[in-house]
Amino acid sequence: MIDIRLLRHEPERVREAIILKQAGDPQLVDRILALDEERRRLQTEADRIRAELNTLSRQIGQLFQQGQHQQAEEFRTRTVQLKERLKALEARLEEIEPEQESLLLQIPNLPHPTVPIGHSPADNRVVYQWGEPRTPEGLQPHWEIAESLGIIDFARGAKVTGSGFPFYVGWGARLQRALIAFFLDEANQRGYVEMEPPLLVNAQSARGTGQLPDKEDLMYVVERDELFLIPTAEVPVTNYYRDELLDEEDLPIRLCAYSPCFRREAGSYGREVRGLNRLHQFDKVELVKIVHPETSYEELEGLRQDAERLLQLLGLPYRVLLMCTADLGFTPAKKYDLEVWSPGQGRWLEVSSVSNFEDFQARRMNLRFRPRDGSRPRFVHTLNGSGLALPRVVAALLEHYQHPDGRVRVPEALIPYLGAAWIPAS
RNA sequence: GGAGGGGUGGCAGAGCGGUUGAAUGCACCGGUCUUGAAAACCGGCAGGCCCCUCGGGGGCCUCGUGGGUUCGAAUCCCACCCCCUCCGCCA
Repeated sequence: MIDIRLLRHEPERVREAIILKQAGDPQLVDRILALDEERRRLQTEADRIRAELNTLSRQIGQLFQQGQHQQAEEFRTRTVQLKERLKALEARLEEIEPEQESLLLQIPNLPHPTVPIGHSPADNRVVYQWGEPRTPEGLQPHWEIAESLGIIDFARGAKVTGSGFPFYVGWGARLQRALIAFFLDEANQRGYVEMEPPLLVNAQSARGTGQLPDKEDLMYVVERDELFLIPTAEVPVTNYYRDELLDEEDLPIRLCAYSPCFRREAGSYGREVRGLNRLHQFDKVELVKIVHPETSYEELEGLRQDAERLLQLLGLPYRVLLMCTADLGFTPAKKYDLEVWSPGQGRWLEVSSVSNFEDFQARRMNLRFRPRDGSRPRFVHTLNGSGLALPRVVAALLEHYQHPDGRVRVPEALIPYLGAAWIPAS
């Protein structure tokens, strides 16, 4: 959620952001401003009536105590009319306030000045590339490797649950476990405190990080208990401090968590969803930062490095994209995507998304800190990044390290976790 | 699931129909003292919203949430949520 004051004082910037992000109708701004004006007018009047009522009440109390019942009765009748007027004003306010709130929730975060302006994903900027992508010639895609190794069972997953819910079997399951432990250990070493979060959250939490109302279709809902399966650990972990007032000394807070992630991913097709490319349930280690507003862009670069390091340790070629305005998404002010090279498919796969939300989530979550000098509370900045999402890493790993004899070599850093240097052909 | 107790400012904790937006302590901020620090002492210190003749003044709302009673509610009533204790169930 953006600051209504920003919208009042610089509506042009907000309109521009909506257009640049291709996130809705810029006329929203004018509707909100009109509502805001009415709301303030009504509130001023309502406040005045309440003030008068409060004064009368106090006087009535005194009159009763002094035994001047007649005078008191007279005042009492006056409160009746005032209350009627107040009621009408309140009724209108109760219409306006939620409407304004819901409109305001539809305004996207403003892009940071360093974000390139663009019209489509093609305008994302490649800012860094690491490693030598293998050419696809003679290489198998991961789903073929996984099948011949017998380590991922897509068909039985589809039978038991549905497509996009694979079983990992034998070395496949062990590989998942090894990667999770490896990612978590690395995060711990970099100063992130490990958490194990709930996998279901309530509506308030889903709203806090921005899943509600705009991305509701993305989530599985447990209607009976009004809970949502988390699409990412970002949701529970960032909401950990929701509605709290932190001390400046507490910042920065760095957290990490492994969780399965559940995504409905309605409307996907073809090669996009082949194999491990897109699943309804997948594993991910998430990195979350809660920081002082002045340091959030340094923290963003640090977060990016922490995520990149993992791919380097795994020896997987990747590139870093700076997302342009059109592909930035609703909540972030700035975002990098890390894409790993999938040699078996000859394409890049997103394995991490590293974002600075500035105070956009903090405002929704009402998460503030008290400055050292004791002055009024300020909103924190929140960031997060995957470190990393497993399936596409597994895909890249199987394809990159496949051996002509059918086995898959295990990267050095992972050997202690997997307890083997090769995934054997079955 | 059943019975009982409870949810008050950053934290702890009083208040239980009318100068209580809330005692007290801790924390925090400013100052005195000190070579410096600690201690002691003095002062300040909840948040949000709105208005104005605006580096100052004023008003409104908020004591888990929502509703009700009343001229007036943190205080009384109802519903819901959450926490604790005991019982039940259980990985």
